[in-house]
Amino acid sequence: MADTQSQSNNPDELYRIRHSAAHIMAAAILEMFPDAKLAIGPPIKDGFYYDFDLPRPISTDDFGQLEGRMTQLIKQDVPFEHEEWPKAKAREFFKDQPYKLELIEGIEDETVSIYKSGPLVDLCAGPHVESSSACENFKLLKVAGAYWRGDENKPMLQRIYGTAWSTKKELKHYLHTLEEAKRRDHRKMGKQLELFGFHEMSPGSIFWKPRGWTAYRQLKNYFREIEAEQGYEEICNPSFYHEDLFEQSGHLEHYKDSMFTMDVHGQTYCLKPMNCPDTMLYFKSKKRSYRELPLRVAEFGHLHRNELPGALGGATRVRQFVQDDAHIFLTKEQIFDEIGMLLEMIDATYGLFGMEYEVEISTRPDDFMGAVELWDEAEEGLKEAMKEAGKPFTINEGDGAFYGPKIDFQVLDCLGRSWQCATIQLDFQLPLRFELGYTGADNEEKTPIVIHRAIAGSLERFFAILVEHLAGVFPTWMAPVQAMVVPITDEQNDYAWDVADTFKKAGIRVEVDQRSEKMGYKIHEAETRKIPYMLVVGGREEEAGTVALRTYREGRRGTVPVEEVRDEIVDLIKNRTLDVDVEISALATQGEGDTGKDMAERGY
RNA sequence: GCCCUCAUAGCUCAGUGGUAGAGCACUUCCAUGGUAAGGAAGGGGUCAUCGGUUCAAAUCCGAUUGAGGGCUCCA
Repeated sequence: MADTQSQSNNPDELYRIRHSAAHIMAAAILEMFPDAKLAIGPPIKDGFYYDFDLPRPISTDDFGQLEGRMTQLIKQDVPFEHEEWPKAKAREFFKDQPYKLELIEGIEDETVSIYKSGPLVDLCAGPHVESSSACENFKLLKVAGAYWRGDENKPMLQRIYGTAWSTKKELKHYLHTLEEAKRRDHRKMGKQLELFGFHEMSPGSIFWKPRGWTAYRQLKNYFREIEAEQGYEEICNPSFYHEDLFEQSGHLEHYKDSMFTMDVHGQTYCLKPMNCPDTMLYFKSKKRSYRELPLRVAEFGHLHRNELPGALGGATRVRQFVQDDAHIFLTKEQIFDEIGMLLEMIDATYGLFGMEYEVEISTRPDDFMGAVELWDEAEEGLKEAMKEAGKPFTINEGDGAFYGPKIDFQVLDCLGRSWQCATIQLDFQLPLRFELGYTGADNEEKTPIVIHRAIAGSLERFFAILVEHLAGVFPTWMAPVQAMVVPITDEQNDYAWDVADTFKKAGIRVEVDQRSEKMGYKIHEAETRKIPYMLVVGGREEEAGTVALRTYREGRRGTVPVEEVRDEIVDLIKNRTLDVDVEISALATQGEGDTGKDMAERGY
């Protein structure tokens, strides 16, 4: 997506440049390590990689030499020449290249496609640039391990990632965006702003500090509020269940490895990895009528998933988290309206933070369960609701879960990275597994459909995405401290507390910095903490019952009566105004999701 | 779980065989200063943990734990 937004070229050209840059890197690697075994080297989103089997581990310290050799090849402007070889010839040529041999065996045609570029002869479907000078705007980025063919039972190769662009300006911009992403990394901001931390006594779990927890609670309250407005009821179930619950839901058989289990008096109990099964118990806790549908049940349950140690990372991949989860029990006739409501909620939520999003609908897979007519009707309901909402969407045919079709939402942050957050999944199976029923108008027992939905997904992860999107600058309604009163000298401390009192009574989170420091020092610290409102009070302000207002966003705003500032902040909170500057970058960086797997399949 | 890298004060980091340093933060004192850091003094580290090599280890080697970048996974 980034590619199409760059000014001067089309995606196809960038694809060629990156694919060719990968080849040039392979040529340079062969110069450095003549015994290197080459695997594959495809272009990916924003760059390229090549997988190698090398005699020793390579590190970023080797990049200088490697980039130097690449630059030499590029300066020589070697042409990329395409040839078609009979398989036999290719087998002979690549006899010392086991990975290439394996690839050749996988090709069905009688001939294989070969590209020559300077010293490198590579098995490759192409396409490439005319000659190597087109790849001059490149940079190597990182090394990583990667399994051959992505299979954990196959050998671990060394992957070198790089980026390449058609102009120096684009390369520079991209590298700058990477820097920016690093600068606003939620782990860094979380530490700097004292929002949250981690501790090795509980790897993969977030330790919320007062400031972060305050902001987090505002976010959670927002979800509570919109859910209450839309007729949801909230429950709170245990975290800890006998394994039979997950036996019944079907989770145990597929996801046992990801669940924390323990022995309790000879019985096996598990920490719940999701809220669905226990919400089913709630539905079944009494006799239900069609009059209750759609029944919307929210639960902010604490979920635990036993992620592999190597898979943990910051707040985005944790072992313990909370989802803004809800389950809606309804009839198939109610799907259309319900989806419409959800789309509005999702739109409103992302709008709060100035985030864009893309939508994908996934339809019936081959191994589906349930009645075809039910699937067809449900999918139609989803599509109609999307059209009604006027939102463009793409369809992933056959990509739905076996239990029902789904809509996924990809949020785009201000650096152009995309994150899978909201999801709406229809489920025809869980109600059957739990033998859910309600009494219809005709006094017959019927089975409801369940919608699983989340808007933020994991609140922890969504919070982290927000921190990076906003660069740690929360809108006033979410800010841990919304206003800091700064008395100029100790003389004004009493007045400062009076001002703070006025704010507190209006529900504003306010603090007084009454340390005997110079006001410049206090302002500096308030700015560093990104506190939206700074209220300086000196002798003049005390006399007049005013404050000298300074905001994080606008700087000095002059003298304003206390009540006026109070009302302004109250307004921002009530409306949840986005009073921060969110600069949207045109260029994307590497977000999650698109690791180039699909491209790797296209052109080796 | 697998590959690579990393771990020194609360934070950011210097210190590559000879008994541990800086800046910020913290404490105390001076200064009461009008919009992004006033000055001085002081406290604080079994150099992640365990083991090995060595006369001597923060420094070299191994293991463990945790973190980072990827791979696999992500209901």
